Formats: sequence, C-alpha cells, structure tokens
Amino acid sequence: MNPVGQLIRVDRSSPVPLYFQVAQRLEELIESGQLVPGTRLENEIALADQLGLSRPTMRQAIQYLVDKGLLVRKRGVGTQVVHAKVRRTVELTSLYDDLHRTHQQPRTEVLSFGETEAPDEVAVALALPTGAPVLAIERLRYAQGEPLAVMRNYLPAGLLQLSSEDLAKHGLYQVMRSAGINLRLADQTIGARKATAAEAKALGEARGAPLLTMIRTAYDDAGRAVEYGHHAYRASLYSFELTLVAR
Amino acid sequence: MNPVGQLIRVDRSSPVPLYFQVAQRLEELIESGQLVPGTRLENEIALADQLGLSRPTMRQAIQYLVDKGLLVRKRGVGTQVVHAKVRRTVELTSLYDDLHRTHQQPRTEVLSFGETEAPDEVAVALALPTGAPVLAIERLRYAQGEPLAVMRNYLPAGLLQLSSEDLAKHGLYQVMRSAGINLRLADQTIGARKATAAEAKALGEARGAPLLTMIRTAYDDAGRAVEYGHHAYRASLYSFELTLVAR
DNA sequence: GAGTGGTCTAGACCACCAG
DNA sequence: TGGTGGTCTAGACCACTCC
Repeated sequence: MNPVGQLIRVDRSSPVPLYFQVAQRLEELIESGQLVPGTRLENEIALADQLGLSRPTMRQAIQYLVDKGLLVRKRGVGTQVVHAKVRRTVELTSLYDDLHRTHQQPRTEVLSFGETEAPDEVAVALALPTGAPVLAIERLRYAQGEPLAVMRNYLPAGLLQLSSEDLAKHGLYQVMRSAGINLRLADQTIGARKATAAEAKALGEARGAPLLTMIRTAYDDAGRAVEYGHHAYRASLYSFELTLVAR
Repeated sequence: MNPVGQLIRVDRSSPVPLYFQVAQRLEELIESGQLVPGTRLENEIALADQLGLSRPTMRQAIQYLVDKGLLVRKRGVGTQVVHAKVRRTVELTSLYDDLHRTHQQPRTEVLSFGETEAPDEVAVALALPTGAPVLAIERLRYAQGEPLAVMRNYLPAGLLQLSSEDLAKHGLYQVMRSAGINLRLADQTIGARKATAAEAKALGEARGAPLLTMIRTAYDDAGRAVEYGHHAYRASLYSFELTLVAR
C-alpha cells in the first residue's frame, strides 16, 4: 500500500476540474517513478476521503488513467500501476506536429497548390460529387535536413482560406485548427509499396525502394469529411508507433 | 429533434448494466440508419426522463458512444450523431482474430517451435536477462489459400503450456487468453522494408518486394511483458486499418 | 436569457475476488 | 466473510453557446 493521498493536493480555486488535477498528479507520480509498476493504490473511498473528494470524482480520475493504460483495476482486488514508461497512445495528429514536438526541425516545400476537379477516389472519400472543386496540395516534408515524405492532400474548396506560405510555415492540421475546424475522427490505412521513379528522386531513395504509405480521411465534429490525404514516407527513416489499450 | 426515447427501452431485470443497454441500442439505431449522421439527440435530462434513468446513467451511455466516435457533444449546443459507418477503432487483436472475423479462412503453418536463449532485442523487450530461456515460434500465415505473413514470436519460457498443434488451429492470442492471460497493452511499431530472399520465397513474392512490418510487445494486466513479435506482411495483400478518435 | 453539457456531491446496493 | 470496484440515484451549481 502506498500513501498516495499524502502526495496529492487539489486546488479548489483552480478552474481545472478536480478529477483532472488528481489524474495529472497521479500521472506525474507514475512517470517520475515515485509510483513504480505493480504498486497497489488505496481503495477509491479512502483516496476520495484523503483528498476531500466524493467517490465518483475520485473514480473519474482513476478511470481517466485506466483508459490511458497507466492503471488497471480489478473488482475485489484493487487498483494497480501498470506502466511507468511515457507512452503516446494513438493520437489524431499530423506529421508536422509530431516532428515539431520531438524537435526534429520540420521543413516543408510546397510542390503544388491550387484548386482542381476532384478525382473519383478523392470525391468518394470527401463525399463530394465527382469533379467537384477541391484544393489540392502536394508537399515534400523534410526532417533534420533530409527529405522524409511526399504528402498529397485534398480539401473541399472554400473550406478555409489558405495560402502556400501558411503551409510552408505550419502543419496543415495546425492551420485547420486555427481556422476553427475541430478534427474529431480519422480513418487511416497504413500500407507499403515500391517508390515510383519520381518519388524516389524527390525523396533521395533508390528506384524501387520501399515506402510506407498512409491514406487518411479526417472528419470534423459535425461529421463532415474535411480532408483526404495520401502520403508516402521513406521506410528507411520513418515508422508509425502506437500503443493500444484493451477495453 | 428525434424521439429517441420512444425507440429505446431498458430491461431492469437484465444483468446487463443499464447504461450499456442504452448505448447498445443507440449504436444499433445509428448503424441501421434510423439515426442518420447530423441528427441531434434530445438533451440528457429529457432522455434520462423518458427512459426512467438518472442523468449520470444516461450520460454514461452517451459518453461510451462519444469515446467510440459515434456521437459528438458540445456544451451549450447538444449531442449529434457523427457517423453511420461501422468502424473498427484500434483494437488489441491478432491477425488470426481479424482474418477469422472477416471469414478469410486463416491457415497456419508452424515453421519452427521450441525453447531457445533470448537474443538481446527480445530480452530487452520482454525485460528478461540476456540469454534467458524463451519460447520462439515462427509461423507462416495463409489467408484464402495465399501466403500472407511471416510471423516470429517470443514468449517467456514457462508462461503457458503450448503445443505446435494448438498454434496450427488457433491464434496465439486466443491460446493465451484461454490460458488466463489477459492482454492489456501493446506497443506497436509499423514500418516497411524489402523482403529478404528467404521471405520472398516463403511468401511467393519477387525478390526485394516491399513488406509491411509490425513489431509488437504485449503486456498483461499485471504489467508483465508476455509477448514480443516481429512480423512481415505482403504489402500487396495487406494493410492496417484504424480509426482514430480525438479526445 | 434560455438551454445545453461539464462537473460534483453523498449517499446506496450489488458482483466479484481473496482469505 | 470482508473488501474491492461496478453501477445507480437525485439532486446541485457552473460554463459555454446561441438567440
């Protein structure tokens, strides 16, 4: 048993929800190693008592970390710390966000940019009539000075004001978010294939080199398909990492 | 507005939790198209009232579907149906489970099976000392009569009784589950590379064909690393599909 | 201002697990 | 048999959105 209650204090004057304050603090304790994997927490009622919270609020905090994969609960047994490692669960982010967060100096070269008629594949994905106007973007993404990926994106025309310069400086998702588009869902398909001659040249790979591909359709919080992308990454430099949590 | 309350009834004598009954029924209504994307649900209190539930219970049902990506809630606005499509969110399953569910007639050929000393990479992943005994398994997976993937797995020795015959008939995760091992977390890395000569031959691909690779470490509900796998799939036949939900 | 979801409380009973 | 988490109730106040 561990006196977790003594390591956590909540601030009732803070605008941050109580359950979230507790969850954050617990996460800190786990990631800093003060609560090692295997540690059993006190029961919910005792914890709630020590922190001056009601049981449902304490439960909400614990549930949040269970969903994140940091804690495990078993009826009749208790709550245990599962993992210490900092783990990223699957997130709805863009390559730019990922690279920026890990300080990999992303740089973007906009290869082409402009309105066009949606090809069949794009029209279907975005739920538009064939030939509807879409904004087509083709970019070459660099990280640490090396070309990393060829990215092709399609957005419904008129969805947002966007300039080629914006894209050179920010990630597409970043631009969309600041335009008030809230991304909610994305369907992704990850596969692999050989590089075409043009791709190999752009990416500095040999002909026929293996590329990792990702096709994504993203939906906003109104359920509209707002972006379709078809990307190809150098398999020698890039891979997708994800952590799955069983329900 | 939609009279959802009239389409749902709960059975208080059922052992199924009330919130889950409601969530399941709502999911049915959405997937069957009776609630089309964009539909606004009545507010929580009205729904709870119509079903004879308390508001927290009704909220729990709605939250379950929000987490699944079927509903979206906005404060001050309401709850809307986002998607109708049957979507699989990221799950902790094995290739065998996936193929079996989609009726693709999985077949397994066990190429090698036996105890060995853990190579460095495996020992690190399973948190064992280098050279510790592990069960090493190499399998060739077929679907619809075609070779699909070469799978290499390592399990701590003595974790479970396992025969080569079990593996020919069932998926590894299925066998582990029925042995009482509850998988909770998995770290995965998805990448791509060229096939080695041996892989190309086993899989019926040309030399240097692109393969999709997946490296996975799985943990049980006590936080122990229980399985490490390194798999290679024919990119021409296989891809990973996943749906992400923003938090 | 009216209506919505977000948070929180203080209880209650039950199902499951371990000793 | 005692302790744990799982579920459920009937309220309350607040923050946000839209009109």
